[in-house]
Amino acid sequence: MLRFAPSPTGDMHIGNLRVAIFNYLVARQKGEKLLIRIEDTDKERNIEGKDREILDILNLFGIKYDKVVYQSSNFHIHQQMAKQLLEKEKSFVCFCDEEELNFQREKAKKEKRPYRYSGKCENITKEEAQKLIKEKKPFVVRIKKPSENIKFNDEIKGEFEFSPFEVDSFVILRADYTPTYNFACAIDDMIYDISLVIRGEDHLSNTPKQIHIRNSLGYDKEIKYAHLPIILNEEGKKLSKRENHASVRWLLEEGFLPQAIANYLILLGNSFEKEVFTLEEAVKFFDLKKISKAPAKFDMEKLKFLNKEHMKKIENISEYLGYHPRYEELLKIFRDESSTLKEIKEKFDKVFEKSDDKEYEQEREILKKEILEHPLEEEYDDFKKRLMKNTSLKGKKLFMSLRELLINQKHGAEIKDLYKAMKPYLKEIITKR
RNA sequence: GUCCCCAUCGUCUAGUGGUCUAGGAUACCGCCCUUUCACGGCGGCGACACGGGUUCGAAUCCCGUUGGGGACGCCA
Repeated sequence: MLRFAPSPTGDMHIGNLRVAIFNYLVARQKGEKLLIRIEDTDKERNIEGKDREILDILNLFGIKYDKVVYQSSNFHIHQQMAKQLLEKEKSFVCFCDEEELNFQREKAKKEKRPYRYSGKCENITKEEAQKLIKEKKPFVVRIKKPSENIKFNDEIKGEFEFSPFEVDSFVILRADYTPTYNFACAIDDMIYDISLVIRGEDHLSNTPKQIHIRNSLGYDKEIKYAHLPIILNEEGKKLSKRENHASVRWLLEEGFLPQAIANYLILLGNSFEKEVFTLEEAVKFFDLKKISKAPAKFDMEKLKFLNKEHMKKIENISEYLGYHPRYEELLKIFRDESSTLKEIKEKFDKVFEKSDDKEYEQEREILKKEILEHPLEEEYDDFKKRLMKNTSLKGKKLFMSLRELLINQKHGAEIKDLYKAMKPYLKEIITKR
């Protein structure tokens, strides 16, 4: 089984979504199930309703999953495991308070060495610990650092080896008895029998910790890992959640199609024979091992290009956008010259607004009168000839003002096509222009 | 600061010692199409970060420098 493990603490951003997509693709390729695990161990930071939003986005993108679990519902198991480690003396209770730890951190910084837990509480005797606990002194549980180096092979990045010093004696159970991320994650990956973990590269240094936890519990089945390079913004810095185009919601609101966004995120850091494809097509040729090891910059222009390509594939654009089917042909014209759904909508909505352009105001009035006084010709050429003859307008004055009369835009599609598409309701529009 | 990872056109990449005058896509520019704007067609600009090795031969292997990124929480 594979898993996608988001925390319900903020908006879904494209980095998360990419991880979800890759997990989905690989699960499909391997014929394994996909688990969605909501990592809600931090009560303080959980945001009500974010879990639902995440699942909605996954559904929207066509990422099918087999099961959803909340990490918090396994707290009793995590606590039991922590107890087990305590009994086996693979972990210890730690009474160091924030003040003490901050002091150690400051000290490490001053001495220009990385901060590690001092080991202060590691050798407290059981009796002493019992006594302090009875006195209601708050404590956490720390796992003892490993005795040997932790090695693993990353499917994308290759071999890694971490020393016990790097793994450190870290906290697995907080003072309120809830598990920390690494502990809950390591155990849940174990109990749901996860075969491969695909996640962002920011988790690389958590990996030896999680392996160490399972080792300490005596779990010896290997879990494979693949850490994806992160996505950078246009300036080459880490995409922060605050940046608009990092937010999936924002991209959707801007009129990017889910299938285009998915296409882009799969393409980023990859290369395939074809660049425009659907999620389902990608199942056939996606190769996790071929992903570039270097971080990739987000390129809005390429996304726009892909969005345009995917918009062309929409069969029934009026239905898709929720407009009356009589406007299908006109919407198709706008679709072919736009790069987002928002752009199509804006162009379309403008058609129904009153024109406020002064330049061709007079010409528009002349044309309007002429058009409304006579029945419309079947062919555009005949229509055009009549207008030229009866209004004696020509060139820009005729065509630009005519286009404005039709779609409230000086520039745009060929009038011939617009005429054909709009003929059934042309007079209606012009009357209100 | 310490540890780890990475490095080819502006951007995403192909490339695994000779086939590289470095290929594709996108972006940009030009031409064609077009009484406008786009689409489309054709063409153009444009990169192996730097310095040392190894080798008959290096974008490709090794070392260093530089630059970028990640991690260092009772966050995930």
